[in-house]
Amino acid sequence: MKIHNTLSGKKEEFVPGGDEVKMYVCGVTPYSSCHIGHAMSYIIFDVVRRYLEFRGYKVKYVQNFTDVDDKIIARANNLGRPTSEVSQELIEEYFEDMDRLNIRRADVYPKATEEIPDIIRVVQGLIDKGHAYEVNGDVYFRVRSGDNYGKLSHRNLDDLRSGARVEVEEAKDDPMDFALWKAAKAGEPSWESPWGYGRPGWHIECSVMSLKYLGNSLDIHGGGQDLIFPHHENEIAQSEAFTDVVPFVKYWMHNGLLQLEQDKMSKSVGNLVTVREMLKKSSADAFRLFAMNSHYRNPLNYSDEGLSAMERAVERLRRALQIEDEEGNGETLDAETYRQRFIEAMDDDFNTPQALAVLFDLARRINGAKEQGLLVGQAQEMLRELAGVLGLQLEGEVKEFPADPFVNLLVEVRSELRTAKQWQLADMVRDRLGDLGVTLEDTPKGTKWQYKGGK
RNA sequence: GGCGGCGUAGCCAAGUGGAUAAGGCGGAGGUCUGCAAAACCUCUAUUCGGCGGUUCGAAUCCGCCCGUCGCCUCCA
Repeated sequence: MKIHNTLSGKKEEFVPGGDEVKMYVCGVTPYSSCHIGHAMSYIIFDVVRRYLEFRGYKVKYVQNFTDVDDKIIARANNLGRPTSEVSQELIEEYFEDMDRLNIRRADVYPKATEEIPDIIRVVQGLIDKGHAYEVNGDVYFRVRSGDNYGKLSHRNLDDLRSGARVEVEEAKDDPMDFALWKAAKAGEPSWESPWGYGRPGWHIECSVMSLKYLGNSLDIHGGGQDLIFPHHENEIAQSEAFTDVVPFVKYWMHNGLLQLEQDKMSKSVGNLVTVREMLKKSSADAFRLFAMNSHYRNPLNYSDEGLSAMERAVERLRRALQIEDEEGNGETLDAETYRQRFIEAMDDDFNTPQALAVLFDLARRINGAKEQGLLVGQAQEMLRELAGVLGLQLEGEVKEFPADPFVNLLVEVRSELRTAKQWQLADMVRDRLGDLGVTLEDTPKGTKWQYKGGK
């Protein structure tokens, strides 16, 4: 299979370094609720992981929480509460949101605040090797200590410097040098270190946690395109400087950003839709379909209309799974070619739009075969399996609602009306139930009903 | 200013050198149905932002232009 590597800018044949695929995805900084841009990114990497496993790889998946940072501190101060409490609450919310989106949990979720001794050890190591230096309790990484800085984002230090809007701090050797460790200011959480009390800088925690939980060379490191620079560039610089192992990461994967009304959705800009808001209106399957319907490297524009179109599309797949085989039918529908096409699509840098096209083709084939009297149970199993690789659940109703017996009663009465050919009354019942969000379908086996959009 | 994307039907969106340009939503017609719904069948881009060029052949490669977005500052 092929994966597009940001480092080379090309699709490359995927060859993991060992038996186990080592995969690290940058997690969130928990200072506010997750928005649907996060959801999209984590859905994409969830699919990457599920697909790798489907193809027989064993995957170790690590995702961090950067639970100490300026914004968390600001937020906690606003609320008059400890930072640890605020971040912990948001982490719990994160898990709830991701669970609802059917995103499988990572194997390890390290937190920056729980890795301080290792962070200090790595920072000290970088100082010892001459890649970092301390100034008044701050420690900076020296970007010019290697000659590879900029290789991921494909820019060079001189270009950066000329156009940079970075405030020049006199203390730094080079304006692009970045903080590994920040000296404590009043009212901030801090930890004791060889350079006095302080806290880790933004990038170092990811390097330390990935090195610790996955080793010196990872197979896949993922995140949004907005992390390419400076975050991932800095991770490479400090990790490779510390371990002398190159490459730190074999395949860098970056997803395009979700946009809202033509602008990037961003916490700091405030133009965002939270996962919770979105899930009030849509099912997890519809959102997953929405996210996977465009290629992961392209930006995607969010719209309510787009999402509700996906709701109807999900329904199409769901229905193909709901039909049942009858006794005494003819041959069995062979769906093997669809499986092959699915694999072909996904092997090509996770081409989910094409993989979805295969699922829709298969759904149509199942429906058509059913009308021809073929047995479709096996094909349905395959559809369910392949959809599952994309994290789609396609479940019909499971839960019982208090209104169910009343709906059943109305449907029963309507059936009597139909038997008596009281079409007007029967249609009125159907229309009024429709207004209330219940759709009826008359089939040869009786009337079926369901709540619109599932439950 | 520097770097990198993107521009394909009413909308969303694959395809990135060769034979009919995926799929979804929407729309039109038909089959089925008491009528619907669902499902199935048919149709819905002679053409891929514009102009040049390379090639036997380009949506696909190259150049220029137009539009648009991101990164260069915290960000999935």
